[in-house]
Amino acid sequence: MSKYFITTAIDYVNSVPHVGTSYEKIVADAAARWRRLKGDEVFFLMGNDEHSQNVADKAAQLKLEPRAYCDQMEGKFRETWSKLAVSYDRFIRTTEPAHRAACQEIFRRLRAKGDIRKGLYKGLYCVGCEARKTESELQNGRCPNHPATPLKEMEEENYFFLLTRYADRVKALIQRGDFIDPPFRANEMLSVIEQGLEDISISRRSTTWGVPIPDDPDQVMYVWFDALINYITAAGFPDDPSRLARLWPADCHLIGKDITRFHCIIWPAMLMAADLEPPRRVAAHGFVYIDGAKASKSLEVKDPRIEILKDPMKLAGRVGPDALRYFLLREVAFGQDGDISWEKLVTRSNGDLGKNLGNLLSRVVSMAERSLGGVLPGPGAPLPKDAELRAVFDGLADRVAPLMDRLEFHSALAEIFKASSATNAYIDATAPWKLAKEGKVDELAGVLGNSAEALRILALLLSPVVPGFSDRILAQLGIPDLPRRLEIAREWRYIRPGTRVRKAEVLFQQIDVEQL
RNA sequence: CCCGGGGUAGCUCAAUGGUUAGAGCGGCGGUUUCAUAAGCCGUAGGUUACCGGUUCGAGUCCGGUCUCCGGGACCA
Repeated sequence: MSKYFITTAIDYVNSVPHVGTSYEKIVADAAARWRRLKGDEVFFLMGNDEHSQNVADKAAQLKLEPRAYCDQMEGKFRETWSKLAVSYDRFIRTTEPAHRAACQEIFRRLRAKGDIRKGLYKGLYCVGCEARKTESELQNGRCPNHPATPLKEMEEENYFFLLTRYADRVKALIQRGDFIDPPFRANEMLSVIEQGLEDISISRRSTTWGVPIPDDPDQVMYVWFDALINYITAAGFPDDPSRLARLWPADCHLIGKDITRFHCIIWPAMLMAADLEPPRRVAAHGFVYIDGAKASKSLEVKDPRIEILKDPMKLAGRVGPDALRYFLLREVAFGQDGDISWEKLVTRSNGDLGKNLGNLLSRVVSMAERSLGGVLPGPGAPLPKDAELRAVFDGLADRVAPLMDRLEFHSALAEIFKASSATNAYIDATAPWKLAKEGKVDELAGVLGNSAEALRILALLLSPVVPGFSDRILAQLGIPDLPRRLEIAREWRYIRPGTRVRKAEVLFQQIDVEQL
């Protein structure tokens, strides 16, 4: 049994989660559930990024103390993740005392090592991005990402982290080849390093909403410097060395492609400076677009149908969490940008979840109830077509595993649904309804038994992606307590003779396009 | 301007230099009645962006052109 520590980016709390944010958590959750299925000891971390001027401003707008505002937002985020069946083990908040302590300890270590100096920080600053902007990045004198927010002229004495000292070591880390996924992002990061890094400002005098700098009450930590540290806070740094030794380094930091630089260059350098190991891997996903427009906080929508697509709570309420999860993971290739629409959602869900998988379950359970009294009696008589079905399912788990390991859920799901189709084809070819009429009970038992085995394996392999559906399939097959373990997806005759199936509500109620 | 990745069926994408360029969805046709107006089978659809080259053989390799998308630099 091996350890698997996976993290997602912590989220700014200045707005509620949108579908793009949800995508990231769903990918991470599917990965976490997959590793649990394999038997790994999983630690799945996510949480909220509560500092930054942004948050303080937003709270002030609402006439709330920042802390009270953050408490409120925590509830909203957790509610969303719970609705989407995101099975995190720990939800961290950067305002937690333990996190402040970790940040300050890192700061002290770096300062003791001589990796921190004071310097003058000046330039145009976009509060929306919490980043300095160069003239060339501007459009009409405004930040392109936050055109409504005026830029601030800034000049203050800050603490700087001597990032440049670690350029060579970080470069070597990236060149190792398996540090960044997808690999083409590694080239981008290398070119950033090649073109010369700068030491970075890691404190702010202009705000008080942040982690205080040790021995300097006038400054707080720059929000990004603080945010990255959450990963080791949650792993027990600095007060629980044995826990830290067990969990660190993280096996996978799952992030959006826009923050690769922070995670692939700055963060490893910070860790190196603190004499900690860098993470094993950083995986950068693409963006989710809705009908071609980026799903961001600021996306303005008028069409109420688009409004639902953008809001994961509404969308999960409308189609259910499993369909939403399936759709995003099936439709978006990991690392690439994806584009979603109602048309695609309806086609995917109705086709795969309803007509293919759901209907398969329905026909198998119905026939077993009608013709076998609801009882699967055991092996039954073999038929020539059995071999074809077995050929599809033998090795299915092993074909899917490397794809799941690499977060390539879209390919893994395609492979799994091919097997579902093959099971439908097997049933057509053996025509169990005819066997029933002809009184060939042994053959009938064989066909339905094999189909149930197939469904059992499908349910197991799909469980990381659609945990709710998986449970419901197994319940209808009469094996709700089946151990959720990958090994038994490699076994064929697993369902005990005498198992009683139970028809229930359809797995996925197809979406009526007329009623959208 | 530099670096990187693309351009293949109506759509989304596959194809270690090697038979006739494949799959899903959509279209069309057939078929089944166990099942969620479900399933299954078959079929049409291609100048692989363009031009040239290497090769017995190029979607794949080389040169050039057009175009799209990332990343970065500069003009600040």
